[in-house]
Amino acid sequence: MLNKTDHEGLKQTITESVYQYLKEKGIEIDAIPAIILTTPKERVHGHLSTNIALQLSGMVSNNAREIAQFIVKELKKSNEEVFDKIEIAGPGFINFYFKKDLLYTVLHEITAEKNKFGYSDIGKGEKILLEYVSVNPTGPLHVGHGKCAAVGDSLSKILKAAGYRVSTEYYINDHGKQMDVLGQSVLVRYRQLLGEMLEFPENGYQGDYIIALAREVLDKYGIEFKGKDDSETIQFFKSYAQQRILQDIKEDLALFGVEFDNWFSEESLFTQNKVYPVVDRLRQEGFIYLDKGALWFKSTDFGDEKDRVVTRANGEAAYFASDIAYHDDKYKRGFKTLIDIWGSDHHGYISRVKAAIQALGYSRDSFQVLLVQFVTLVRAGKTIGMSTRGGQFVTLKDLLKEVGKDVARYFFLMHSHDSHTEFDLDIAKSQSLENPVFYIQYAYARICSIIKKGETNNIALNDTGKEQIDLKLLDKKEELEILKKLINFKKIVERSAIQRKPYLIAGYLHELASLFHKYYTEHKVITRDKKLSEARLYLISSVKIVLENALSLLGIDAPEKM
RNA sequence: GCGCCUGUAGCUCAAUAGGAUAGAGCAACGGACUUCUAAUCCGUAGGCUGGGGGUUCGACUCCCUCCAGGCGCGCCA
Repeated sequence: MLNKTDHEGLKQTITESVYQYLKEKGIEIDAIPAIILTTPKERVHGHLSTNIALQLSGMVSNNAREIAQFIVKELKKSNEEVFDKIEIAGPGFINFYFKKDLLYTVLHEITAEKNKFGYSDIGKGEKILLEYVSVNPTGPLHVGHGKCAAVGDSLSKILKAAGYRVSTEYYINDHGKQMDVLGQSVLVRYRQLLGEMLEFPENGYQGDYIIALAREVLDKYGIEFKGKDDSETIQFFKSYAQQRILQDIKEDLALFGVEFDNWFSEESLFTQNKVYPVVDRLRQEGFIYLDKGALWFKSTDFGDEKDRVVTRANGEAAYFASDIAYHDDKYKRGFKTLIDIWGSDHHGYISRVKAAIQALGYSRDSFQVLLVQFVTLVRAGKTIGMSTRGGQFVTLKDLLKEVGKDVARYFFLMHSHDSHTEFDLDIAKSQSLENPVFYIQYAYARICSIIKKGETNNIALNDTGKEQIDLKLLDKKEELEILKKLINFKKIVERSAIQRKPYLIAGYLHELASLFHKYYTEHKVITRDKKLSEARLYLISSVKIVLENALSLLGIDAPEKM
């Protein structure tokens, strides 16, 4: 029996009638396809639709409409009070039309669940480790990292809302050669500031932030390191630079509203001796061989295009080795699913990590990588260059200063993460028209304004007496559209969690805001008619809650006034 | 050369696990403020979904092939 706007009951009934059909026809198949209920684009196709009969007809080679007829007959037996109409359309779609009363119940649900409306438990408490950003602490975050941060942070919120137990983590690559290069770069800048004539190392980090760090050391420690270049001095500059840069990264992320549950140091894998045992284990299981003095992992056994070095001829562990150990460690901490968010330039790295994970005995599919495509900044119609090589890039901090957190987040989240983002600074800064963030926030502010007006006119919703509101007064076309959209929210959250697509929430927000703006123009909420005003207030209060919830899944504020 | 991603309206992007008539915003044109914020709304116009084959009841979506763009192919991290 269908209950409220939850579709699980309906799916169950459909499943049963499918079995009934197969039984009567004496057909046996391995498994019936999952029942999928979609919301049709066209209103004439009902509130909900399923293509199960079409799918089945392919499998059992019977006429789809005939199957649909059987299913509908079964469904009608038990769902009379729920549906106005169940009909078969086109080649064999089954379309459901809710009774209007049922549409209204979503308002009670929203009011009761408030900021938990849209939450579900499809994740069943499964433990997921979500790792993202993980930028090397050798320089500031730039705009592209901002996109990864926005996607990761939002995804973690969405997954939590869908009932997963999510931990977020930033992996600090503080082990390899690059840290020495960093220390050396700052040291040279420091000595140059003191007037020494020194060549800047060819592979050094050239950005202005390196000079700024050198100046900082000079301010704090004076000429203490003048002319010195011993291992102790390098060590100092290395750790100083690393700590400061990491601190800046944390600050930038905090400005962006992003916080991690855990900061995981690569170095700790070595100090806790976790790297070599994993390599040994793979070796014992025959996945490692020796060639030209180096140890190679046989990733080709698992579909990678070539084998990969884990231990170099000089005995040092390659980056890949610590990464294997790191991912092994994630599983050992009890996570069932690992999601890594990487810049798309790392895509060549996926198959070797998957290979290692498989070799270690974990399921290949339990490790998922989301590749985030590049961001292009556009100003006045022209692309802004972002080469890191010359140290010329727009930092996340600069972007936040220019357009603010909410706009930056929305722009990163409004499109699919695996399509290139074109970030138009002129649109982002514009306070009107084309800026979708303001469009959405404006809808929210308008609702707040109406509610306030209602209060001054002595029309307000109090917690008691909501049952007395005459919901049947909400019979306008625009109102029914909004109700259907509200009902959809839970499904959108689930889908965006399962498919790891935060941008679905962004799209939903825009649609809901649009429906509201339309409604606002067509109908007045606060009128002389008190009953009607109350009913409409109840509706827009629900819209307000859902806007709030959706915005919070994206990490965007909902301003009461604009 | 091999591999991954992308190609949809003039521009930026959608299209819910292969579903019904491919939709939004911007830009263009024409309308709507004595009204709860016009940062809004309504209308018009705009398409051989990069090209060509295939799979099936049905393809923007899957397969093959070609074209264009991005990225990657270290005993770097």
